[in-house]
Amino acid sequence: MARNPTIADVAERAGVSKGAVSFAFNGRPGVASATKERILAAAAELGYAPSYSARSLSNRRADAIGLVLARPPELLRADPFFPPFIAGLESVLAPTGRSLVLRFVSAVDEMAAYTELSRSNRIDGAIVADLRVGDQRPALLAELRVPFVSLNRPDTAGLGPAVCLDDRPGVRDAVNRLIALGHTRIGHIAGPAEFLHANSRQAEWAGTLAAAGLPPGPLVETDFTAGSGAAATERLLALADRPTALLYANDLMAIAGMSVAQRKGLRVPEDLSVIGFDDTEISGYLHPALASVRTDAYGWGAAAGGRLTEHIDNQDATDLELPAAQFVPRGSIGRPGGS
Amino acid sequence: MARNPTIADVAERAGVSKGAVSFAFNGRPGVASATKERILAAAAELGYAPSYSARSLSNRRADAIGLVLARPPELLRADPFFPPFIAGLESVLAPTGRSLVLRFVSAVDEMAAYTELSRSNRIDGAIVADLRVGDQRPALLAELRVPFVSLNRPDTAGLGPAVCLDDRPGVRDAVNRLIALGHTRIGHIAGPAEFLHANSRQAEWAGTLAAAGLPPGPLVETDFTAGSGAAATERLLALADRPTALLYANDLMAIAGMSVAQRKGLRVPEDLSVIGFDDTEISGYLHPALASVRTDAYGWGAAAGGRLTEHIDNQDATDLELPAAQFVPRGSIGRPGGS
DNA sequence: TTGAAAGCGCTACCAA
DNA sequence: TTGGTAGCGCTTTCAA
Repeated sequence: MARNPTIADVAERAGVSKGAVSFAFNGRPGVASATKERILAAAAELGYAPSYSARSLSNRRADAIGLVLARPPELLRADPFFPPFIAGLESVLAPTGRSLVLRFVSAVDEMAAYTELSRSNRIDGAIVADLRVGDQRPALLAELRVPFVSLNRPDTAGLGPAVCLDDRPGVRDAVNRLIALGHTRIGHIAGPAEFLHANSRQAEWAGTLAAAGLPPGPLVETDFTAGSGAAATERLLALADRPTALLYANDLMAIAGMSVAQRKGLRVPEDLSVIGFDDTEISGYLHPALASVRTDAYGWGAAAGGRLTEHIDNQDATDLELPAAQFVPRGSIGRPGGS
Repeated sequence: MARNPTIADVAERAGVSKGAVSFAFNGRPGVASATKERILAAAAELGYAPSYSARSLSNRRADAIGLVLARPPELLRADPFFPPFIAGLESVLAPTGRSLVLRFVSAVDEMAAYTELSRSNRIDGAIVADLRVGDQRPALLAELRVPFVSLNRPDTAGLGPAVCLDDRPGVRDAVNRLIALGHTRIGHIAGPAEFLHANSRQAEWAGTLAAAGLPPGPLVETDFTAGSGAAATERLLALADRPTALLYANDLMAIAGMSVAQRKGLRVPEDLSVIGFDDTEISGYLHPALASVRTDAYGWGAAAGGRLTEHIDNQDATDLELPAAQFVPRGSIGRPGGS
């Protein structure tokens, strides 16, 4: 494999020193503009780009950030959050020459993965997503001295800036809309209680019911998969006093639940109103269209990437608050009984 | 930031030379096993891991592979292929210490992104996905001397190994099943003609109809989005002699199409049979459940990652053929007229 | 404004 | 089997 040209080749061709080439490429003062042009021209002719590893060895900067995901593959298959989140991240990283180091691991290997990435100097910052109750990752990263941002605030000490997108207003509006339509038995198909985001949605559902003076509806905890959403729906629809509306912790389960109801001969929304969460691409195209709660995953990714690079560069570690999640009403909700 | 321990720290603590530590960490012969243990113990105590950039500068290996995706964010939001594909890739890369460098770009910047990754020595191999008609990427990567694998074979010269998953048997079985059920007007909602995979599905649909002596059904080309699938469906259902069955190039459009039909008062499958492609997680949980064609994206990712690392390490550049895509029959298909 | 040279932490070669 | 050492390609300091 013919070696790529090095800084020395460019320097020779332009008739300057290696230092000058380096300065030219990093936009630093001390190079006459004519010289700089000559250098850049020589580099272009040679097809030169600075070697990433040499630069980061010298720099002590990896120009990369880490994201470790502990999701089982079957959830990944249908996950509407991470692809646009990662695309948003990349949209701010790539222009600055940074890249994202992704790791998919099982939950038990999560801490080890962050540790390994840090010790091998592979990343100079990290993103903590899917916060759990009592999450140890913020403390670990602080100990490793890896700057990080978390998606929303951990329930443990805030050791790094949080980039927050409040999902509660969307959930509250959703539940209130159901209440306004006349529903009094509003169930919730929740995500795993270990996750803060699943907890937050559940708490907001319960709180909104309580604020309206309604009894808490039935609740089932799931693992976020379509199958568990379908099973949970079966269970709630078999109750003697079955709910007339169901709020799901994601669209995947909501879609599965809607089908379960339809298969039982129930009409949506006349016999059962359904609301999801995520506002997946497909939701608006279902029959009936699925009401949902929308979070801007792409924007969240871009914001997290931006705040993280600022944190790395300037130590700016203040939290960032994004526009809250929004309820998107659609045909899957209506008055109980369809009146 | 307190610097991570270096190889010199470990050597000093273990009372050996840096060379010995390096050998111990790379599992190379020439280190007595007692010495090796002492070295590894010292490293563990110090929390040492080899510096990635120093190693790859010395090695001339990036220990990373590149994947450049030219997908618009709105397609990424609902894409059922790349998340599991990437997870499959990582599953074989991570254990060998390699990582994946992802880039999301617009189609015009695709070549530039590969060039930049190669010139900066950031990757030692690449993956070419979403092959297009007359794709220039294989030639570019060959010129850059970057080993690569393509997903399926390009229509241009085969300059690198292809990891192939034939989608035709799945499509053929799907169409033949419709024919066996008595359908004679079978339409196709195709993906963009620039993509080889979209072409392949379309050609197989047409070929299977022809082989059965049936006239080609109506065809609409889309951009793979739910919206375009819905619009295409509207168009075909408005035809005087409307098709009784529709084969879609992905599940996203198939789901949207199914809803369009239902909204028009058509019953699925009695009035319209529907088949998708991808076998998304949600498809089996719809009402009716969506028949589809399944490709193992996770397995494809793992195979592509495996073949690419072999190609990088051993120059093994032979093609790899994976199990073909499989038709998954479900409730969305039936006899025309519902008899 | 420019050039020379000393690292960055590792690998790999050569002697011992 | 071990230790010493010369790079890898870049950044950055210091002299000129």
